[in-house]
Amino acid sequence: MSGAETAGTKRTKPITARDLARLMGVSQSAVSRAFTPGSSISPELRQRILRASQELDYQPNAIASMLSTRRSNIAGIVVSELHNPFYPTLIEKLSRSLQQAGLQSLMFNITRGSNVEEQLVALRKYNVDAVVVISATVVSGPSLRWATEGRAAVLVNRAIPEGGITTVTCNNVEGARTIANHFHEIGRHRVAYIGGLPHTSTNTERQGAFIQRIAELGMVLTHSMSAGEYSFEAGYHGALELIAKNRPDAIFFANDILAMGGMEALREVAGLRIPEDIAVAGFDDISMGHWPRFSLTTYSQPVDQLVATTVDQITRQLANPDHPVTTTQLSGELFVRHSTVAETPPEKVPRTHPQATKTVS
Amino acid sequence: MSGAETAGTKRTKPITARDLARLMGVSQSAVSRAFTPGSSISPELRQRILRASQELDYQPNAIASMLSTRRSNIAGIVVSELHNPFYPTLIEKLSRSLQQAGLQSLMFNITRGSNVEEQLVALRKYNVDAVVVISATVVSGPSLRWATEGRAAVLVNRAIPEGGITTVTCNNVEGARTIANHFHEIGRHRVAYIGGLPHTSTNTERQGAFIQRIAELGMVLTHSMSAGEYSFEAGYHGALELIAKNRPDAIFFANDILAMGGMEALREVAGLRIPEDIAVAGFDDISMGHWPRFSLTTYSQPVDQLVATTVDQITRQLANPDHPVTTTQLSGELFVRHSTVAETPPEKVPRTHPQATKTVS
DNA sequence: GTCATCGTTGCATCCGTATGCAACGGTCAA
DNA sequence: TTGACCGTTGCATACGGATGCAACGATGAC
Repeated sequence: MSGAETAGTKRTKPITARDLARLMGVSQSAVSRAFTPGSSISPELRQRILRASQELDYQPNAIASMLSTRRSNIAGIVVSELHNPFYPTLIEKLSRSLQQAGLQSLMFNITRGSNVEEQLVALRKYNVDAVVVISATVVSGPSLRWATEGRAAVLVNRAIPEGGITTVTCNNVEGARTIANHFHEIGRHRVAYIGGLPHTSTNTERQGAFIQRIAELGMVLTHSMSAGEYSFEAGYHGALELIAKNRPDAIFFANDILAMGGMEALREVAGLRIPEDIAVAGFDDISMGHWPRFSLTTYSQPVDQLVATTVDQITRQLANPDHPVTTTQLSGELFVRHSTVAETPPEKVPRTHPQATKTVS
Repeated sequence: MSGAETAGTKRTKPITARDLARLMGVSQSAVSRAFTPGSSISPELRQRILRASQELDYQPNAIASMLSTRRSNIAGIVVSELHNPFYPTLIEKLSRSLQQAGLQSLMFNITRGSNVEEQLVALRKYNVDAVVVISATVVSGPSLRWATEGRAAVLVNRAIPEGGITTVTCNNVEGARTIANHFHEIGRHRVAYIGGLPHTSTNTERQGAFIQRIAELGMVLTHSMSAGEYSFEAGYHGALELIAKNRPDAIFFANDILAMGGMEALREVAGLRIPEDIAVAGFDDISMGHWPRFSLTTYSQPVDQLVATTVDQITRQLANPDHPVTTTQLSGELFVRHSTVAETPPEKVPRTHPQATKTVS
């Protein structure tokens, strides 16, 4: 590497619309209009200007347009649980989809190390047009209202009790009931539930629906507990704790990563065979669940639809300030694999996406 | 949920510095200065203004400051491989760290579905102050130069042949040699290499160094191949392909996720015992590698230091436009686990971070 | 030929903050 | 008492584009 190079920070001032206009002998407004679809300008002049822009490497300054139009074309994505593999996938698809809708994604990480308030303040300062919250955790309802006030906002995979914010989730109730039914169908009787973060809507909905359906089916709920968070380690220790108390013949974990941790503990520490001694099911259908070692029966989250609906809602809200608050629940699908049924054909890697159920309140 | 609510898009125009100034009977510049550390204003007036801002919920408009100062305080993070668990971790820490340095992260996803050129154009349009590229893939050198021209830029975990951009990587050569040494120490003789994306610096460096060290140690390289990408599935099929040709007694996978896929294939399909029949090592030290099932021997990436160095370089470049291009290589550490040594104490979950080696060219 | 109309262009101004410069009041030394 | 000097404040303008409005030329109808 040659020694004396310098980093590229010395910013050679970029060419502006005025510069271009002067060079071409037209007005600055003409340049602006050339870049604004549907504005009053002749095709010829527009072409001339666009061509010149190419040559002179001119690009409208997005910051300046933001100031003028009061539109940032930026969507803030509030995230907290990047360690759960479900989220990176979701975020990736979401940000791509937002991009196609003309919105760049500004990420706001809410983690133990970071200051929540500061993050929310930043959301407002940066004047994001839209906010997508993908965060099972700590943002309180009121803070959220304040941060999203006056802009498009969607809560994904989470609801807040206060309501008032558009929500897109998968159908946790249906999912949990489906798992319960499945346990019933494969002849299990004594079942348990292991949840993640206690006070989140995902957890309470799945837990409540599961327990209720278990009762309806006349099965025994040996235990229902919370592992504390959504992680492999939590699932691992949760399963050990559970198994120390009693021995169910099936466990429903609130999500896949918990289930995977649980499976390891059940096999390696408790010495149980899955599914012969104990059946295990999860929720999400993350790609790791397909791995041969786990081959995890699970209720899928329709990620593509979650994303599509979210972006759709954002778009509508941006187009129409009076767009009503909606609540969308999307159905997933049960994928039966080795962790509940031994004779499942191996190495099947399904990737379909089910149809939606939509409710507008 | 109550029916007729409307989404929060109707933007009530926020109060501006001028409004506040008028209300208080001071000048707009005073308000501006109250929010600018180190500017010429008396402590009393500043306090008065800050207090009033609180009450009236005034906040400086970041967009407008950007326009004035020509500083966006935004760092663009160019990402491509979110499916490799190593990256979410890295990104999370990076964005938090950048935040502490006063930079918000704007994410630019480069994936199969997205248009690279468009993304790079956006980097310039949004006037990001800094660019961090964490992408093993497809951005060509020249495009990168163009996109980062005139701003702070760092390439993380990747080098480009052309040079000219500050680079922060872990010491791939040292890591690969360390793995080779380890194989030698545990008495293996016939070893193989399985890489990920062929034409990336991480792959070529690890491969080259490994092969060379193997030769130096007088061991046999049975095979060296590329699995095509860095994924579980690629590792899985790569291992099968490899094992069909010949039977090494140790395999070095270019990263952990590949190694984990490989382990599954070796055990479940080939019926081999790990490490008795075949030892397996990876690279990165992702948390999944600690899982009992894998307990993967690996050379760690010093994530915290990668992040710290990256942010440090960014900061310096921003402070001094003539800051030279640097190349930093950070040492990781070998973690020996079950996948190479059976009698390793179980359930050890190490989380130390090694010291650095720094080279400035 | 005259005038209304339409499409196109430029002019002027605004978006909200930052900042150089001048003005102002007070302090202190001569 | 006067003048130099410093800290503080306001004024005016710049940042780069967007846009309402007026001006202008061309067209067509009467």
